[in-house]
Amino acid sequence: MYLQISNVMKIEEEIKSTVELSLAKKVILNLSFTRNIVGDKFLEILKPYDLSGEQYNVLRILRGQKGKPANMSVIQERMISKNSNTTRLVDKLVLKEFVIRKVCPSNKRKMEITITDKGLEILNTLDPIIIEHENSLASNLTIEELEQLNNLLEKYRN
Amino acid sequence: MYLQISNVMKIEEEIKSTVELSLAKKVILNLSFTRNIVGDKFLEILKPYDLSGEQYNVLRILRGQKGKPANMSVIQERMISKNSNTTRLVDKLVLKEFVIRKVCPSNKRKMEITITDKGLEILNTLDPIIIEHENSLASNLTIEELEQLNNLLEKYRN
DNA sequence: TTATTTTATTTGTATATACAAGTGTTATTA
DNA sequence: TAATAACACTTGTATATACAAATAAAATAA
Repeated sequence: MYLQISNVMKIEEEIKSTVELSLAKKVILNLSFTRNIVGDKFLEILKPYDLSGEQYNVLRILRGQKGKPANMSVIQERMISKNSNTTRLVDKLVLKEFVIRKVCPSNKRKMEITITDKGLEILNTLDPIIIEHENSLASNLTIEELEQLNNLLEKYRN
Repeated sequence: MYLQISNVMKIEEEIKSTVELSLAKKVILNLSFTRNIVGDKFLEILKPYDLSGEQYNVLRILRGQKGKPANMSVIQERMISKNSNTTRLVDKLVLKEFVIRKVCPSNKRKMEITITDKGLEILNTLDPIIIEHENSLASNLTIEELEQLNNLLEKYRN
């Protein structure tokens, strides 16, 4: 049996805080800091494929439509960051030929966005790499802890 | 005794996911989504004071120096987002007269950044509002749950 | 039917972020 | 001591984000 010395770095060390932090503050700092670590790694993965994080997410949303087109407001409400500019984000995806955009015939105000085969292809290429990234982080916790973390995050923000 | 019906919204509902998500994926989505909720509210608080989130953080770092100036690399390493452009961020704070910046006499490569009284003042004004925001979110969890959340986030990212 | 309101999306503009390249200063070494 | 490397920070440039205003179509009301 070994004496396990924890090498987990506390948030105060990470940001080299010189002042005492309240529990409430620590949660927010931990949340932001952890998200940044995860997000930076994610961006690194996407970089060679010339996709931003939200572009990738939009492609994933469109794949989830299983062939059905999605309009701009549907994409918007399913995005993780609600503030990004969906029009310009989709512009980029159109330029890269990962999606097509056409005016909805039954309601000309709406746009119909559909993922192309090229878009599906890049997602297929990325799938195993992203899953590996997700699982590698998840492997730091047990199944129970992952569930607990999800529950705590959900409860916290509500 | 009441039957408590949970009104906590799961991440799948929040992003209206149409596909089954792995536990590992859910954690990442929950993390990003929760951070965005918290961050958006935080920005809303700062908005009337014409401060961005990282500008506020830099002021907080400088206050933590207790009068001692901090150079750019010290600020950088204590920031939550390591990628922002510290020079331009400090530029803004100098313009607003919340900090002063001067060349370090003993090493002309370095800059000495010090918070001004005006900077300390705005932090004092913001303190109770920020604490209220932090505590209001924290109140969704018990002390034990907050500690658990911190531990899980720390363990997860390491 | 025309006017008004609502809905869906786009555009403009200012600021922020990402990241590579550049500048000036100090430290090292041949 | 001159050349080179390392350090600390700044600048350039492209892209992303925030948010208000504009546009165009559809729904509703007068």
